[in-house]
Amino acid sequence: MKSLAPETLPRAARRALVKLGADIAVARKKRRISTVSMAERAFISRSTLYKVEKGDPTVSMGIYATVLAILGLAEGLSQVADRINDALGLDLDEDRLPKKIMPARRRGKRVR
Amino acid sequence: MKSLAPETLPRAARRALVKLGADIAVARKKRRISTVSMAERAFISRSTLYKVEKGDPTVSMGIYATVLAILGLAEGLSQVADRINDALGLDLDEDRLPKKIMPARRRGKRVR
DNA sequence: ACTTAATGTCTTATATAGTGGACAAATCAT
DNA sequence: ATGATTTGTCCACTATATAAGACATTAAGT
Repeated sequence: MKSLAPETLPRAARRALVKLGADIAVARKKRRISTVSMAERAFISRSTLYKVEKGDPTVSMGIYATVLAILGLAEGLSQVADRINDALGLDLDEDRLPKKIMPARRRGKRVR
Repeated sequence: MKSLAPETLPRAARRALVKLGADIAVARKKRRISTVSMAERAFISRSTLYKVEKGDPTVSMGIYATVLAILGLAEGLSQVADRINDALGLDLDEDRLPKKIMPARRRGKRVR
């Protein structure tokens, strides 16, 4: 992630990541897996696992996903955006969604 | 992510990511946000957003989190590992969890 | 049917993520 | 209490992600 500007990361996102990292650490301990062992299984370094459990946003999604999968928590990942059918679900089914998002259509002739 | 070996990414993880990416794309369309607009809001390039919606594992978690937050789906992220309290929840509360995972304790004297 | 803008998809350059140490601090077993 | 082992944390190098741009394709509006 291009972390030149730290504030480009929304609060909600940062909070979610920190919690996720902490949860991962707890899940690992409950399964009695050491950091070294977990790092090996995920084919990553202990340093990176450390970052993951801290909720570091610069770590790749693939690594988070791998660690979660090892903990048997991959299912949760695929459900992250399942609540797309919220109040915005005005468009009944996704088949009728426009493939392209065109700019607000204006009246009259297009001037350029 | 160190993607030298593609198979280091567990199947479950890869499937979850592909679905997540697709869901993100749908959510974006439902909100009628163009890829350009979304990229701008997330302070990333369109190229990277493209990867995100493909479920590319090399993209940083921070970017995924940011996009999800923009879509109002950050909550889902923090709930990913909430089911830690599954069958393994033998250790009632996490306070009693060992801080360090020691190797299988053996009987008798430690020989080295 | 045309036009215009959006999206799919690569490629290349440069910013940065991931690793391999190293050391201190903390926890557990005895 | 002590010794062994794990974990916390930082740093510098190299592998790689991200941005920028280019081109083709496709959807939408008129």
